[in-house]
Amino acid sequence: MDFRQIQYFIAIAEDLHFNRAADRLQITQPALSKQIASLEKMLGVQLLFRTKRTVELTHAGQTFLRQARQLVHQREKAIEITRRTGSGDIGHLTISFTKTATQTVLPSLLRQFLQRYPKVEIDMIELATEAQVAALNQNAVDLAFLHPPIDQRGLQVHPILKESFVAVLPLDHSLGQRSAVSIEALANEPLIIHPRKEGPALYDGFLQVCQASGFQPKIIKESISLQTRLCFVAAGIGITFVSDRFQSLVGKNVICRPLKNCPVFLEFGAAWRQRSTNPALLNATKILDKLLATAKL
Amino acid sequence: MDFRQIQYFIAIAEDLHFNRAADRLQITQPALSKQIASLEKMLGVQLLFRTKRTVELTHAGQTFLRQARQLVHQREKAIEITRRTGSGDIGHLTISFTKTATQTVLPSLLRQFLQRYPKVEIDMIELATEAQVAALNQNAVDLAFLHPPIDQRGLQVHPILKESFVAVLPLDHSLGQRSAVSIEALANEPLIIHPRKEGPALYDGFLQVCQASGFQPKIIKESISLQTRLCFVAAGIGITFVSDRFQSLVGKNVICRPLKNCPVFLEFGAAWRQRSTNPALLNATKILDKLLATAKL
DNA sequence: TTAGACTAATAACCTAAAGTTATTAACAAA
DNA sequence: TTTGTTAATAACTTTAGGTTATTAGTCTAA
Repeated sequence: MDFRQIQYFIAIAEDLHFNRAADRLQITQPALSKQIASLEKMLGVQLLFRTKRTVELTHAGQTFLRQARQLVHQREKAIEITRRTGSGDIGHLTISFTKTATQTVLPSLLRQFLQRYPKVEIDMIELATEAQVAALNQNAVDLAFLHPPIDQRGLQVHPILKESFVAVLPLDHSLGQRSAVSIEALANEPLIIHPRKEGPALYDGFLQVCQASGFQPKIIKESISLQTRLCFVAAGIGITFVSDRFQSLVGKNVICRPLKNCPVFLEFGAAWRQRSTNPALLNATKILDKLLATAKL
Repeated sequence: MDFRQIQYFIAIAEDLHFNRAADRLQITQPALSKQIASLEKMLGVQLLFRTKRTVELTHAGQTFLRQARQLVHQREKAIEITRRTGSGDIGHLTISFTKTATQTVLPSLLRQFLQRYPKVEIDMIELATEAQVAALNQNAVDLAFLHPPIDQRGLQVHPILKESFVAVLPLDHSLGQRSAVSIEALANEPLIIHPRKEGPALYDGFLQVCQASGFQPKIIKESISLQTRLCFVAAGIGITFVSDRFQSLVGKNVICRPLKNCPVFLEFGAAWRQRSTNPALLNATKILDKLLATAKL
């Protein structure tokens, strides 16, 4: 029993006339007769009661007609759903991000994506960079917003931002009198910094810069929270760092000074599996490209 | 997209290997490749992601797999339901009956039918004989229990019972002294009988018998209820008639006497459309035949 | 690095299923 | 009875599906 026989049967059940139904199906009457006969044989049930002049449905025929219509309807639905999944019109998209991502392109991306593809279900997961890379490779995440450098094997990475850092000093700190702070000047200063596990690349990069300048930095405190670090600075306990773009958020009871000779940057980018077959991802990256091309972040 | 392609796709989605899937389907690998390619072309969507060494499902492929399995399942259900309807295992049976039918074969028939075909839905309708004939012809009723003679065109009629009548007299009635009552003796008796519209054949038959004997019967009351008629008789108001089989139900305050020379009978039978295609009806009539053959009613 | 095994696609050919034409048998209406 | 209608059947043609043989990558192991 294939869809050909099903459609032929529906046609004849509607017309109750082999010649008319055959016409409508664009085949000849004997072809239709044969197909219906073989359908009945396969089912082992008479579907049509025929005389030489008339055709009517048997009870089994009426039952089969209902089933046949359902099958045709479900086939159409299957085609529709598959096509829409293929085009990314419907489906599922899992996005991971670090805290800082919420400050940049992610809100605009989400807004535009949801407007264009309202039927795609989106899951958002906040994860550290390393965990995001693992999730991408396990196919648990489609699109990640994270801090390179990362192990790029099998992944596509789009850089979004590259930020340098400024030093955040207590108001009365002597280094505040200069327009910029050199790395060497930090040699004996107590430092409050972002924990290593939340960004090893950045942490290790900074350590290297200090060692190149001939000293081991005096790290007295680690905290992931900018607010916490600023409190310590305001209390005169030490110096911290903040990326360019957050300079405006530090408040009035500390001061910022650019760092001289400090080639350490906070990179920010989007990443996804090169081999991903999620059409929704493709659509999301297209929107992301457009956003990055127009808006300068 | 026909079921062949659907089944091929399910096989390869399970194996993720063209050669193995082809083996399992008892076809060769190129045939499978071609069918899947044509399925993808028809859908306009890639279902499988292939390298020269591996095969995996795309998102659209996963979606289509779910739909494909549903379609296969629904096809099996359609075949099953149609076959069972064809065999009368499931379906619908509408039975009409007169009041008297409840006294005879109908209860046994119902019991046996429901035991054997518990999934067939049964509708019972109480109707007068004439209404039953009309309902049969309109295909509103499958099986009718009624009182012949009827217009048999297009119908199959099985006689079940043929009952003669006895006269029911007040205890002190003079006719009660004889062992049987002749028709002529009723010439001047007040009679209480079953209404014409509830059984015209019987009513008209009785009138004819009277006229043949040279008199017009004196009908003083008509009532469909045996109980009502018996009350009138017990009160000495007139004479009524009851069929053989109900003789035992008349009670002690009236007496019964056989009728001489009265060729009027209450027939009882089952009828159905000759051309009916309801398999449940066929099963019911088979059980009915068996009942009538064994139990003498 | 290279040889061999493995795998899916392709091309050319073959077979079986579906369709066509012509005809028949049964029935209904004129 | 004649004529028109209708579904089935038979003989055939076409087409879709299947087969064999081969190719082009890719991975594994020597």
